[in-house]
Amino acid sequence: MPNIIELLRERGVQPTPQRIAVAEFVLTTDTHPSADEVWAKVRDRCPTLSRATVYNTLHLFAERGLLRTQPLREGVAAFDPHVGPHHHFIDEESGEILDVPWDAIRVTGEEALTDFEIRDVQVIFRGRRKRPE
Amino acid sequence: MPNIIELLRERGVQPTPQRIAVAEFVLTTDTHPSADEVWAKVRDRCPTLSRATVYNTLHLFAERGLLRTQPLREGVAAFDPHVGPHHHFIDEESGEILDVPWDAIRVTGEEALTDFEIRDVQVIFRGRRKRPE
DNA sequence: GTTCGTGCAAACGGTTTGCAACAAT
DNA sequence: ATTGTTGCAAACCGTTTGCACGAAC
Repeated sequence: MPNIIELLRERGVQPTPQRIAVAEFVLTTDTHPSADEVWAKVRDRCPTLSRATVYNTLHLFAERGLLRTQPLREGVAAFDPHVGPHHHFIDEESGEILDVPWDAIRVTGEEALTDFEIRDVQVIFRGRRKRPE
Repeated sequence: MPNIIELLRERGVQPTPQRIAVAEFVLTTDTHPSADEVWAKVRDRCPTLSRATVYNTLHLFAERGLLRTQPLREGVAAFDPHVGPHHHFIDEESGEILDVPWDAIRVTGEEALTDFEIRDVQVIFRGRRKRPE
């Protein structure tokens, strides 16, 4: 476990007590906490910590490459009439979601996930859609 | 394009005017609309339609297999200290998000997506985690 | 004194819930 | 009469914003 304070400094983040407390939890956890879970956990040790500071800190960390924010939780839904299995491409500029045909992509190695009973597999590509020039 | 009313009946959904209007849009679109986008679109033809009815209808359609709700939009974030590329398994019972090592899975066929400049690939598995018995 | 970080409260956007009116059976 | 559907409003939850206080340089 590297020194958290050093780690923050390396990324140009001033190591305030609040940020250290957040970092100690969020950068070492195996879970994928929500902002509120981070707040709840860290408040034990830093009771004055506000939600705003948690959000500020998490966004700062993400910006500096210390963590990634993943839209993996339910909350804001996209409704898709295409019921069969298929994949998705998300245009990071426009936010557009496009279907990628199931047959175009092959995913191998699932057998290794012996602890899991897999009911759905989906590949999510992110990037830019090439515009016709 | 099959008859929408028949389609609803087949799935045991009473074809009310509101549901038909929602279905005509959401079951035939190529986009992946949010609930609000559905509401905005369908209100043109059915101005008394309320948001609640849209949500009710979309959930009902999802329950009956007419569409799928995909958590692909930003909104509720999970923060992940694992910055490098990797995949995820989501336990549908507990909601737990687990890391799947990058090297365990191989995705092939991306070359076919010539229209896209892919910056990130991620496989999302959903299912049940096998509990030790 | 200027910049940066924090905390509070309010606002915001998407979603859910409770309830009364209505339609269908 | 019972059930199912709708519409409105309020509540709710996660997130964002505005602002004032305080700390650090």
